[in-house]
Amino acid sequence: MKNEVANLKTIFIVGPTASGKSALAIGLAKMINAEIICADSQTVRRYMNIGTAKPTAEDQSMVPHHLIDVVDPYNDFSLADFLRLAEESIRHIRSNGRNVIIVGGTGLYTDALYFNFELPAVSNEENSTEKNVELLHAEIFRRGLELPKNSQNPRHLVNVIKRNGQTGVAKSPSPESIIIGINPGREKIIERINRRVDEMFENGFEDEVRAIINRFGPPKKDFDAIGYRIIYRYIMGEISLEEAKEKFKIGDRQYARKQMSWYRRNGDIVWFSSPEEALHYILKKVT
RNA sequence: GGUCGGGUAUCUCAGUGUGGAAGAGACUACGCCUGAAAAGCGCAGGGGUCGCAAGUUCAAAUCUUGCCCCGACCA
Repeated sequence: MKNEVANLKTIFIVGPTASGKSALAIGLAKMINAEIICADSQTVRRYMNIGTAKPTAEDQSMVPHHLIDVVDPYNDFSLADFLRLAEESIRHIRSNGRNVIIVGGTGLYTDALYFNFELPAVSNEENSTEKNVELLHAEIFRRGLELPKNSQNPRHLVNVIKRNGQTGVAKSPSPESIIIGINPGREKIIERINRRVDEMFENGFEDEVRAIINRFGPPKKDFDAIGYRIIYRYIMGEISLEEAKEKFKIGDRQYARKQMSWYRRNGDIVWFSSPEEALHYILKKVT
């Protein structure tokens, strides 16, 4: 038994949106006695199902999924929240003697788990200088802190102040971790995005968003999730339905590219263009 | 036939009032990212006979005239 626990693996599956990560994860989980943790900043939100391509009830009945439906649509949800909940889930799954599969498209979240981030304490002070880059620079100098690399990004500047210049510590990956990427290629991704967006609309995406607005009111700061942000503009009468679909597709394409540029930084990721090859590789590593 | 829109990059369009170096986004290729990350920030690329012709002018996408094409409406 002790040996078994020692042999437990944590398998990371990353890749751009619509690459087929989730299906691969479910198939794999059934074969290696694993549970799935979704490292995704939007599927954590309740009631946002269709537009986030959240694993369906059927998916979830086949394999337990964690970190899905943990907050209401407009609640704050941070990297720290994700880390705390994910680490809790990982401990729980492993204590049952099962393997962990971490699947998700939010690069920051998968990095945080893969590199075992430890985040510093943070102050809650509300900053009035919010968005003005110049003022934020001045405030950072006044406190004797250093500008972050991305010095024109107001959000990052605010965070430097909140963390008082501290950064979380990234450690080396745990030995039981395996990280693979799946990317069928730009053409295929675009094809799949287009099909998926059309299906979302056919499957009641608009009604889903209207229901959220009926229940929770209009979004406080606008939705973060691509499709929701766009269909909200349609609901407000700013754009046509056709425009909304098109913009959703464009947004997803751009998102997919951005994801790839994030993953490129991690040289540990072993890439595959098909789920079958990926599965083959993982099974060889795990057993 | 008449009236009103419109014709600018591969596409969607801004610019025309008040003439003065043709422009954004989509697209393609990249970079950054440690508490919003499907967020946010940055960089580069390719592309134009500004429907056609004449006129006015030092200078026309922009003003004038004629013509062609597309759309809507009216006959």
